[in-house]
Order: sequence, then structure tokens, then C-alpha cells
Amino acid sequence: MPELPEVETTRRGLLNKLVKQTIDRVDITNRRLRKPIDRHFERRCQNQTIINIEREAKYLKLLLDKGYILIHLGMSGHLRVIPKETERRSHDHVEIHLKNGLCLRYHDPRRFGVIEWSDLPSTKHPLLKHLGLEPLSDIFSADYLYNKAKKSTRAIKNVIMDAKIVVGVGNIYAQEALFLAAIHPKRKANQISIKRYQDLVNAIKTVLQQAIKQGGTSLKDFYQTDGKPGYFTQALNVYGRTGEPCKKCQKPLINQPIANRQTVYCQHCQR
DNA sequence: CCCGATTCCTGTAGGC
DNA sequence: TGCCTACAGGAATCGG
Repeated sequence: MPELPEVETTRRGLLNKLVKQTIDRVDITNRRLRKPIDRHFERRCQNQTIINIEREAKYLKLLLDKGYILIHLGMSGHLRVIPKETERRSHDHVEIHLKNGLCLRYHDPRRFGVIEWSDLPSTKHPLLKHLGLEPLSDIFSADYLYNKAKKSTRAIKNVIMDAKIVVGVGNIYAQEALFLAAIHPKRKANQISIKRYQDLVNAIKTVLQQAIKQGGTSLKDFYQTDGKPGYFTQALNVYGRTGEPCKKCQKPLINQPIANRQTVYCQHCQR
């Protein structure tokens, strides 16, 4: 499940291969993603050079001479750069052929992703304009999170997964950050001190930075752009470890759904 | 306005 | 072995 570290890993893997390359043509086998790919997409991209690749939240932006290609990997998407003659597999939905003989191929079994061309600035783009802060930016601070949360009785896990507050934190890293900060995932947001918010903000930054270093987390569908898995999977403390011993206190980890999402935590360490 | 529930989708796992 | 169902989850949308 691509969250911020997986998307950033993808961005870094694509940079060398795509920047300064020119798009020859686009070939789409299935337009039906989270929203259908616009019928003008191919024409908008053709003969454009990729200037740079940026990440905003869990979105990638391939900056072109004019406008940009916006890509979201959804639940199960990944991108690879391969020779264009590489045989296509099922769920390979979009190919962006480069003039150098390579092609960027988008693969997404569950089709929750997004691919579109746009020239709107982020402040005006419907998918980008309401996004909250980047968690690795300096302005994402204990003060900020405390102020956002102090009037809310929501479970803290739902708050840090809310992209209108802070972006890029999905179900895996929310659970990992709460474990590191020793905060119970169901604790009400307005019942956490500013000091503990500092622990939580630190934990979110640490876990995301460590995961980026390891090339992300691979469960089922995510791979780095060179086809290797992400290695943060081995560093997970709680995600997917229901019933296994807590790495701090050895008591078995609990799994309780919060907002219909699996949530694994240690009842003893997290308060 | 706020926020939980529902929805999209398909591969996989578990039950019988 | 094979069929069936439940489940995973990002984020838009719905509705109380």
C-alpha cells in the first residue's frame, strides 16, 4: 500500500530514468481507474519532455514543458521503467513510451489510482488544494497538530490519517508512529498533552524517514522501480503482527478495528 | 461543519 | 480440489 515513503521511493527511482526524456506516445489498455483517464490525455503528453518529478502528499507530478502528469498509486499501483518490448502483464494499464526506447509502465490490479494531465497550480487543483501539511516539513510541528486536534474527540489514529491535516500517513505508518510514541490509537485527540504531541510528531517524522531510507514497505503490490521490494517491512513493530510479542514488553499485540481499519497495538505500552 | 460509514476494485486466504 | 465469502485499504462521497 503506497504511503508517503513508497511514493517518495518511486520518485527517486524514476528521476534518473525520466528527467530530460521526451515522450514519444502514450498507450492505454484500460482507462477505468479511480476516475477515468481523460480522452485527451495521450495528446496532451505526446512530444513533451519531462523536466522534473515532484511529490505532493501521495501524488507524483511529472513536470512537462507544458503542464504535468499527476499520478496516484492508489492501493496497489506501481511504476516501472522498462524496455518498450517487455511483454505486458495483466493489470498493466498505461504505457508512456519515451523516444529513447524505454517506457514507463503503470500497473494497478485494484485500479484505485489516478493518472491525469493538468496545468492547474496545486492551489487550484481539486485533488490537491485541500491537502494538509507535508509531515517532513518544519511547519508540521507539535503546536500545529495540537491546535488542529484540541477540539476533536476523534481517535488520534484517525486524526493523523486525515489528509486534510497531515498528508502521506496511511494505515501502516499511523500504527507504527503511535507505537513509537507509546500512544493508544483510540485515545481521543483532545486528551493528549502538547508534550505527547511532540513525541507523536517526532515519531511520524522518524518512521517516515527510516522507511524512505529502506526503500519503503513491501507487502503485496509495492515494489521499487527497479523491481526490488522495500526493506522497511522487516522494521515494522506492530503492523501485521497481531498476537505476536510486543518488541518492548513481550506481551501479545492486540488488533482492533478503528474506522473499519485494522489497528494493531500494545495494550501495555500504548496509553 | 464534523466525522463515521460506504464505496470503488481484485487477489488472496480461509472455511467447508 | 474447488467454490464461496470476507477482507485488505486511499480517499471521494454520502448522510446523520
